[in-house]
Amino acid sequence: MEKVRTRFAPSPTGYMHIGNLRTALYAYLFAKKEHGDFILRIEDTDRARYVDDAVDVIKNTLRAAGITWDEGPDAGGEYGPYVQSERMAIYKEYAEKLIELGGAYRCFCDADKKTEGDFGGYDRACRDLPAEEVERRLKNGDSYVIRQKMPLTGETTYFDVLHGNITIANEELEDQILLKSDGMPTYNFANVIDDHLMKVTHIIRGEEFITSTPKHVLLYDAYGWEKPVFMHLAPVMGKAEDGTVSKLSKRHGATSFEDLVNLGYLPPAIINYVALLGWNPKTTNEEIFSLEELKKLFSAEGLSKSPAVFDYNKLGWLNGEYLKRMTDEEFAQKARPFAGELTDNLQEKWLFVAALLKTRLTNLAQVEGEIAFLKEMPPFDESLYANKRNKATIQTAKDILPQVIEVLAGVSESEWTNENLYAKISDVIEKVGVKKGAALWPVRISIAGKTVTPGGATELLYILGKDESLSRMKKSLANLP
RNA sequence: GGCGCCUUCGUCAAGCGGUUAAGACACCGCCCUCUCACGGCGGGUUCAAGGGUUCGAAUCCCUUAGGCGUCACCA
Repeated sequence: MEKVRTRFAPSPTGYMHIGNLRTALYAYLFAKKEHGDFILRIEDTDRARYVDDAVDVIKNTLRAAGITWDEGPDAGGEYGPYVQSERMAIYKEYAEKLIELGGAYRCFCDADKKTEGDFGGYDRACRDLPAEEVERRLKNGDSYVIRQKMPLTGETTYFDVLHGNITIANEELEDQILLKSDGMPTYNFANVIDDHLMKVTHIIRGEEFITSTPKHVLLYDAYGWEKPVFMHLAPVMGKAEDGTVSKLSKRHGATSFEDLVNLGYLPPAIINYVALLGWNPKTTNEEIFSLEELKKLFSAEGLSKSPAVFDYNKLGWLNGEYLKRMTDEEFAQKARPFAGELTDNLQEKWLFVAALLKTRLTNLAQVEGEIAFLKEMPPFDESLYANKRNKATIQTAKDILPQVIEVLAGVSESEWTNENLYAKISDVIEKVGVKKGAALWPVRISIAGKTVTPGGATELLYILGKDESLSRMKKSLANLP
């Protein structure tokens, strides 16, 4: 069997949309599952839309995601160049050849007036221009485009792995432009020439190309080339605040790989989630997969035909799972850049703090907010002292806090550890004869100023250190009515 | 508008003529617990509608509706 070769052919528009990333991932996984080649090709034939550095964004994103290309920019390969703007001579040659084969013709119509007629589409005015006329205008230096000569009757059918046979009546197809007047090919021409020349066996791309594929098929046929296998993927959708669903775009928030990374989602988690958005392994209920595992598991059978809505909730859950599986050290290191400026104390105990944070996050961007109260005591309402379950009230706080303060004041700096603090406060609890929570609740409130914190009272005391802890407790106590 | 594609819980989804219609996220309860989280246990909610075919339909066929895509010298 011939070697499987797939390609990812983005146009450099400036950022890597999640939907594009998924297409790249699937094409990559499909090739790797079959031990084939994955090619990166840059489709930059629209010079009006060209964006500087966009190619770097694509390459960097792919690399960060772990998707490597066997051929393409930076990787070389025997079918290059892999940037379409560098292949103009090739397109020109094949376009001329197609004219000879009777599958295309030169059109001298003005760019702006050709789309007339209520039915839309080009009126084929130049389709049967006499040879002498063509000759004359060429000599005259008139600018022209090359159009595909579509069959006027009949229908074209092709097979799509996901959708089965797809048939379109030829009369629906207009004589589309293959080569623009600036000599650049259009997508519909270049992708056929390149895919054939680069020996691409499976074309995996978005569903938006489903209706233009018959035009490509006609091209393959005109040249007498073997057709690749087509797989058109359903789009990734986004849910707007008003509940409406539409193709994922900027208005749905962070939708590029880069955005998500900046929000503290880990690349392996993003890849994992994106892989599951429109694909299901079927043979297992497991949902956490590394890229390596995906390479073994991937199969076109698991691809979904219907659109999938991007769900931040589930991404967050998956990311949280990845976070939890890290060692404390690894997590501490990854979380650090998201922590903002740290106090010396926090800096010193960062590993301890990070361990507390690890199971409580769905993305790293939450780190800063989670630890803000440790940097600075937030103002709070004394009603927070009241907690039914722990039988804590403002009054019990007033009774217990002074005793805890007194005991803790006697703990030396070197004994200021989570375990010791817990033991000391337990003594007070025993002496006073209250429930643990009745004492620990007010302590935690008095030094944190909030009811929900990463870590319990003694852990927070430890992190804050003796001076800061005592100072916060005293101040909070003084604020009590 | 023409043409094309799609339609199972709120979301991701399994299912390929006979199932109590999996599982996951989210949500709700309980347990654990120095708060929350983690972990454990349990719960509710789904086959777009209408016609067929069949002993039997989420699964096959048709119609309708809705969503999406495409009709560029954009990809």
